[in-house]
Amino acid sequence: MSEKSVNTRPIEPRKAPRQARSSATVDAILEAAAHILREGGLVPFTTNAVALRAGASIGSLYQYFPGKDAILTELIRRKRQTMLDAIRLAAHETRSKPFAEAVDRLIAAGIAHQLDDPHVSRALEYAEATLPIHLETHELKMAIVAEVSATFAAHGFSEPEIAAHDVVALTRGMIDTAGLYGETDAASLTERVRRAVTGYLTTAPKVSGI
Amino acid sequence: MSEKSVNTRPIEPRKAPRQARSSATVDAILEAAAHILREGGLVPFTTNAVALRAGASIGSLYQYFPGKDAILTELIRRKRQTMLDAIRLAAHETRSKPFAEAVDRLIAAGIAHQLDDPHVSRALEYAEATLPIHLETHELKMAIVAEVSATFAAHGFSEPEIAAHDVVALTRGMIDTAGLYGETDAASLTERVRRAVTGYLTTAPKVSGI
DNA sequence: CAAAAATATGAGCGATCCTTCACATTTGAA
DNA sequence: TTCAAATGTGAAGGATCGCTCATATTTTTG
Repeated sequence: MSEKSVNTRPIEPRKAPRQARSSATVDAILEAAAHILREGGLVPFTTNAVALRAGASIGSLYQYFPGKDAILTELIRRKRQTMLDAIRLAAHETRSKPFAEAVDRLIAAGIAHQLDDPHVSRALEYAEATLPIHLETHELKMAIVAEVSATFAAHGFSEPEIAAHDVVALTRGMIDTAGLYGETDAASLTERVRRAVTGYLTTAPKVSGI
Repeated sequence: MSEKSVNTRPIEPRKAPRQARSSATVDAILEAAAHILREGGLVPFTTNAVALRAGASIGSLYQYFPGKDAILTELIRRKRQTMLDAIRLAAHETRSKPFAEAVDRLIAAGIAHQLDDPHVSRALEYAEATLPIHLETHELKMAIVAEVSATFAAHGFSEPEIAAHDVVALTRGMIDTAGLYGETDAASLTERVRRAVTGYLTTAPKVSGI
């Protein structure tokens, strides 16, 4: 009667590579995993397929990852780290710049990490929901909103948290859609996202909470 | 070397129910499918699980659906139809109403079909990408954009197609995010989406294409 | 009521997947 | 050079899943 339980396996890496060749194996596994997600999504994403594509044996794969979910988790964590780094860099580098420039830099950071490899991003985002890393997901979102919110606050906008929450959401929606439809013109996309963001911000807020 | 091929099975319904009890079986199967997607997503979504939950035998399931993809396809088609109907109704009923009211009605239509059952929507949206129904997907998107675009044009906005494209994308982004984070206050969400939409529209367009 | 059509059943086959483990090979330290 | 640690290998067990089919039951037709 009870729903089938998923993800009973651990998702933390099993052991860290100590030699150069094992580091190469781990890298090859992660690259192969991304390749398979890019080409076929989560359906053909199997441990055997990943190992085959990586040129490693299935046994080697299991020495470093306790299961397929652990591979997905590692991909998600790496992607998150680079995206958060880029957003923080953009925010800090535009602290004392004009607001339009700060917004453009933040948008560009978001675009760079979503327009690049949209199919992998999409698969990872879906997988995220089935992985026991909701705390990390929430922390990432909070960190991003915090940066955006700080930028808004620094430029005198009211209710920066709510605005940041909505702006991040609508920006993600526009960028995701663009990526899925094969848009590659980052300049045009930046322009349109900026319109939505500045348009949202220049309308007086009337809400009190989300 | 070639990527594993997926979805070689047909996705069209196998036979139409002719008696009341078989209609009930089909309905039970679709309801059970939605329930499983809602609770656990695509991972526990198996033909055996759907049949079990529906109180039908696996054999009965295969009399009406040639495979799991056919069930997903039917769920997607039904959901699309109701959403498109709602959007068309909203657009036509506000043809001669103030612009703010038209926008609110369109937003409300989108919210109603996305805030309701967000987990099922999310699973179906991901599954969509792996199903051979891209033509239908495109047609739906075009139909929605056409309605929104007509509304914009009727109120004198320039470049209504591009605006509709972007407005639909950002609206989806905001509604999806809200649904996933458990927001239930449709009024507050409508208010914020309206700000983003009107903000976007009141900024003069400078782009020439997408 | 009898025959035909529609519907329901579920055991089980074949395929695939995840994972382990006994063993082979390579690397680095002494 | 020697040996222990690190790494690599892939056959195969166990489990699950998609799906078929021979058979049983119910409904409709005439």
